Amino acid sequence: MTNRAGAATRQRILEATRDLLAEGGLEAATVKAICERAGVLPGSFYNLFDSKEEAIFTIIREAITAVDPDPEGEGSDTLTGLVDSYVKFVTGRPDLARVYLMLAVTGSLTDPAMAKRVLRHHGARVERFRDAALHADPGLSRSEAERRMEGLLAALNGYALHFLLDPDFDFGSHAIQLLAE
Amino acid sequence: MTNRAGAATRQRILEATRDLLAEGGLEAATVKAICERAGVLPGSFYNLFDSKEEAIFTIIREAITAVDPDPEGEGSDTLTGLVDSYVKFVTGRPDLARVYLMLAVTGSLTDPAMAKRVLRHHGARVERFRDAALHADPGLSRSEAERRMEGLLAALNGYALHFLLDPDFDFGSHAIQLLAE
DNA sequence: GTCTAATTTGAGTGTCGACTCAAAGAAACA
DNA sequence: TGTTTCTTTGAGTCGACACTCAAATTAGAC
Repeated sequence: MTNRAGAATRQRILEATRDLLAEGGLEAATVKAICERAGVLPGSFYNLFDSKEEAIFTIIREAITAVDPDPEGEGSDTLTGLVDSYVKFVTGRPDLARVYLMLAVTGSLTDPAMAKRVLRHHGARVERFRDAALHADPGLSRSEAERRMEGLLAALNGYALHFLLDPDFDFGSHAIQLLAE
Repeated sequence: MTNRAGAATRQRILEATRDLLAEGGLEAATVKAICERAGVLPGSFYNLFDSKEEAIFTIIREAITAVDPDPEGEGSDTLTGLVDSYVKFVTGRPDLARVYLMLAVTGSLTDPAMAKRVLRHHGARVERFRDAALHADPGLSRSEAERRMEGLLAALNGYALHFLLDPDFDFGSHAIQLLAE
């Protein structure tokens, strides 16, 4: 049976891992650094995680899940709502957004499974945006709606990338402008 | 005075570094791997480069320079031409494009100077696109042209990111579509 | 309180990284 | 050919990394 203490330590370790990833990327997230920040010794880390990879993947999953919150109801998405929640995620959790982007770019190189995962995730998002677009303008053809949403998402991703490099960049207004066009 | 042999070895080393970076990212570009691929021993590497960093930065500079070729003449850029050369770079040299993107994302985290560099480079590109847009449509206000070009470049960057994750993605047609809007 | 199982300790292992250097080997030029 | 300078060799250093484990400590059930 698990102790309460173990779960608390686990959380401290995950927090430390997330912070280090956000601050200095994969390079900074060494087991030693994670343990120091979490106030724990290596043995304790390995009592709770099988490997460093496991801790890091836990954070990545967290990031992936956080980008797209569960829909409130079937077909209830509005375009503004979707864009808004994307913006809120990137500006509100730049740490997770950064980890996601970083792992998407570098991880996909070495690990084809990671690339597939990211692309599948992207595809699902395009569909969700497309449905919202069709709902707003039923006159649009399905493929035309999809094409436009691909463009919208590409621009959103481009702006998000800019924002993560330059926190002064006003991601919010730029994103909203995209909807006006 | 330098021997001819040294220069040739230097090129082999840089080639090996570029390939390894493109194939497996920073992680794969170890001195050992670089030397093996270049058919050289570590001592020879360090006779020509002060550090591994120096070799890698040489590749990055190469990538940065290659994105934006020299203008053919003052104010001679057309929007289609600019987009076209961006597409050609990304699809023609995905190795360099990948290295650039990777370093922009991960390097900017640990190294603020890198972030500044990337942003300055981006700013210059926006200006170049803006001037081309103004040339095509002199009725446009300067700030409106700049705003639109920021959006165009964001979408281009987003599409480029997609292409680098998925070589089947048709970057060319998507990029051209952006101009039609 | 006592017993048991979960947790933490912290010194330690093996591996792989960047980088060094004295000595051997070519190139260039007289 | 002899000399000098440039280049390559390859064994070796040193530090940092992920990860281990027996022993000590602590928490929870009875």
